[in-house]
Amino acid sequence: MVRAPCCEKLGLKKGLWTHEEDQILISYIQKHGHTNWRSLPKEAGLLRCGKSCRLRWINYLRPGIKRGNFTNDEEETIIKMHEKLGNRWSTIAAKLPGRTDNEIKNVWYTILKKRLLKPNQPNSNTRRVSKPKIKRSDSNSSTLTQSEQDTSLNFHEMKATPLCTYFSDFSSVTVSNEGKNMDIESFEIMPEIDERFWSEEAINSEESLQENYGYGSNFEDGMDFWYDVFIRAGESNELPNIS
DNA sequence: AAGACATCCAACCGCATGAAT
DNA sequence: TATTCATGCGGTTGGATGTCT
Repeated sequence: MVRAPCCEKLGLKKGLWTHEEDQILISYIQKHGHTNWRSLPKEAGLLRCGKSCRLRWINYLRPGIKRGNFTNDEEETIIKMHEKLGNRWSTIAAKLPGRTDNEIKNVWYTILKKRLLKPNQPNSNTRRVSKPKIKRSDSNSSTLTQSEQDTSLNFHEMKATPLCTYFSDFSSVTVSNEGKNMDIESFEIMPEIDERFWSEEAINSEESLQENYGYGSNFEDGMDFWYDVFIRAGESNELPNIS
């Protein structure tokens, strides 16, 4: 028996996902769900294999994904669970809402394992700070000026991540300017994102999004809106005036 | 300033497993 | 029961970016 390849090799794209591809995948799944990953890319018009689409959705695009550094608690949980379970990343990920097995695996190999080998190694909260990566393939990122990039590291980290992630990140992100941080949660204009945001009803109802969250009539509008908010907040270090 | 090296992480690959036929 | 298919998981890699010299 010859197993069928998981995807057609010819003509399919590999490598990093572009913002446009993310948009296509997100909007397709919002409309049709993901009952069949194999047929999804064809139906959505993506030159990717189903496996690649699934991975992108699971690890970066699906609602509720957390980005950014792991907290001490999260790191401790990973260490403890790894002691018990070994490399069962998906099981460990299940204990850390919003974190993916892939991310946990990366964190383990890049930080925690080293720290366990060298107990005096600082934890992730004090590890060296580097500028977040801005994907060259992300056309939106490339339009940022240097001053915009310097204005808010955390914002640009979000900028380098997909649309859906922006929204889930907003609940925890800080905007920094000249060493001062403003926790976005302190913005009164920032509606708290809860499970209603990601419910089928909400996703299928633009009115619901507008009514409950003020995100405009669609996700694009919403992203543009919050993009402006962050840029203005970063520049002025004050609460933005939302009209 | 530039090249070499190190680090990080997104994405790929192959295999295992369970469901469907 | 055998075969095929779809999905999930863990290991690995490629390349972008940061740091060092």
